[in-house]
Amino acid sequence: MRPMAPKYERIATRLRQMIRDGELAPGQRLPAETELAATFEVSLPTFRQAVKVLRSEGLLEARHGVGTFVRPSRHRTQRHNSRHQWEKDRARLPEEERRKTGATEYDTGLEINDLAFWAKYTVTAANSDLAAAFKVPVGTTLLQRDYRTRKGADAPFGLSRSYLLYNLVKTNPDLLEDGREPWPGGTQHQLLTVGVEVDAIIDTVTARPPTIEEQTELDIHTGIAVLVVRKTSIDTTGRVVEVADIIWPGDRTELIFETKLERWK
Amino acid sequence: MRPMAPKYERIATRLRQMIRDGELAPGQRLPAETELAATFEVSLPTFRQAVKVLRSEGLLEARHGVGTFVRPSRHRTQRHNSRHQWEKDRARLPEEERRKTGATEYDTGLEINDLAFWAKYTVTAANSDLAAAFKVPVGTTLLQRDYRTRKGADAPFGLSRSYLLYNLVKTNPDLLEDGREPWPGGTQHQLLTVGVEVDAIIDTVTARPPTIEEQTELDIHTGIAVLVVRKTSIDTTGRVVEVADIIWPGDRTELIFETKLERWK
DNA sequence: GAGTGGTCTAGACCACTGT
DNA sequence: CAGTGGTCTAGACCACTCC
Repeated sequence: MRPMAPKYERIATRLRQMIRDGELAPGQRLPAETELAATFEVSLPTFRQAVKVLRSEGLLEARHGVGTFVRPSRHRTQRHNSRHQWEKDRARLPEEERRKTGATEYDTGLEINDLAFWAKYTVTAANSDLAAAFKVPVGTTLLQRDYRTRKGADAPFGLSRSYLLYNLVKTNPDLLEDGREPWPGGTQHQLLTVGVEVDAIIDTVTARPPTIEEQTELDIHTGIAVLVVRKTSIDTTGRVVEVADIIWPGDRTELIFETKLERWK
Repeated sequence: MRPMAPKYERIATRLRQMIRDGELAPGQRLPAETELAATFEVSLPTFRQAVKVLRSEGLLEARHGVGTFVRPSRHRTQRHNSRHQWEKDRARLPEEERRKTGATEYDTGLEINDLAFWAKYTVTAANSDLAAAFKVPVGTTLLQRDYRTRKGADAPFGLSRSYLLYNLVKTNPDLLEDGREPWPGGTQHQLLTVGVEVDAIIDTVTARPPTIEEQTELDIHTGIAVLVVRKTSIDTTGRVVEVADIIWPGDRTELIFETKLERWK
């Protein structure tokens, strides 16, 4: 005979069903935990354990001092890989054109004036991971650039950390100052100023639970996953010219990759 | 003054540091919870709460009746989008060639005989989500195909559910029987038998916590995220010919997308 | 059978939010 | 201030794994 599922699982299953059937509507507040614990005839900690399960599945959201709510499905930011070509094309436009719009606006459809931007540059040495990504010796000098873009006081759309080869970009001193960000035309234009044409971009996607820092920065709760993208840019000579690690909140982001196939015959 | 972090957070922070510093090595077993609770001078439930935090971050793994272990970083299966072109090319090879290898071997490097395969076909009607994906009316008849591929008794690499337009594939009755799986040459060859050439594939990637079913099927523990890929295949006439939803364990999978850019001048 | 983690209880007190 | 969820305790019993 099959062993009985634990009480908190059974309660979670019932709540899950009520949410999926629309019996509990998105945004709706649940009765107080003490009350529901009594309804389901379990102790308060046991009922809270059931709630925890559904929170980690992203179905419920608890607000301290207010109540527990059915989580409305959230608006997703889309990021399409055609963006890479768009960024490349933009890099050769006249400055006034480049100044008009940035990559985040392209992703979100928001106006450039709605967005707050923050950038910080640091000089660092390649660890083994980055050395392998750039195919250079460990300890090679890199320019590390951290970015945050957010709408007003909202949490940022994603956390971005980009690396460039210091020896490559130092020929244009403007590229070493974070005060010049946001740079009209973005990284591809920055690379163009030192004679680099990007030929291909490789995005490597994984998912994992967020670290504590990422939870606070992105304003996500425990149990929501993050998408981790390592973007590697390769120039026309086959050299790796940029490596960027980008963290997106998994519940608010949709990455879209289109692959065109060669025609038959 | 900054409010004090809760006890379980402070313990989690200390354990996290010990793991990152290598003081607790990957794979190492921790002392019993009762013992550690005494060491940290907290009650057992409080200490267990700290352990729960680190489990949801993927740093610890508890085995019932055995102990709690530092989670070793796991081997990742890579899936490259060049696979789509490879699958298309394979569809036109002679049958003996097609029979030699499948898509999973391409991803994992394993031999076809190491792999167990399972497929199940069902006829269903399009819900609003699928109807939108196919750009057909709600209720349109679809062929739903579920797949599992695993190595021996291990958990499957991913869960895959694919949909085809029933009216499109019914002209070849072989395509309606799951007994014919694994089909040499895969979906692209199946589509070729009804005169379809796939022109582009769109992969949409998101991440979320796994459902209970996915946890048991993929043998992943609470707190490990899953990568959700919706793969949409479009033929040379612009029609959507296949929609597939694929679930990968986030800690064992790496999706790689290469985007070639047009050359300047 | 010994030792481990998993479930469950009863109850106290704290921290946060809105009125 | 009332009502909510968050933290913490002490202790009982169960389920699993391994010797």
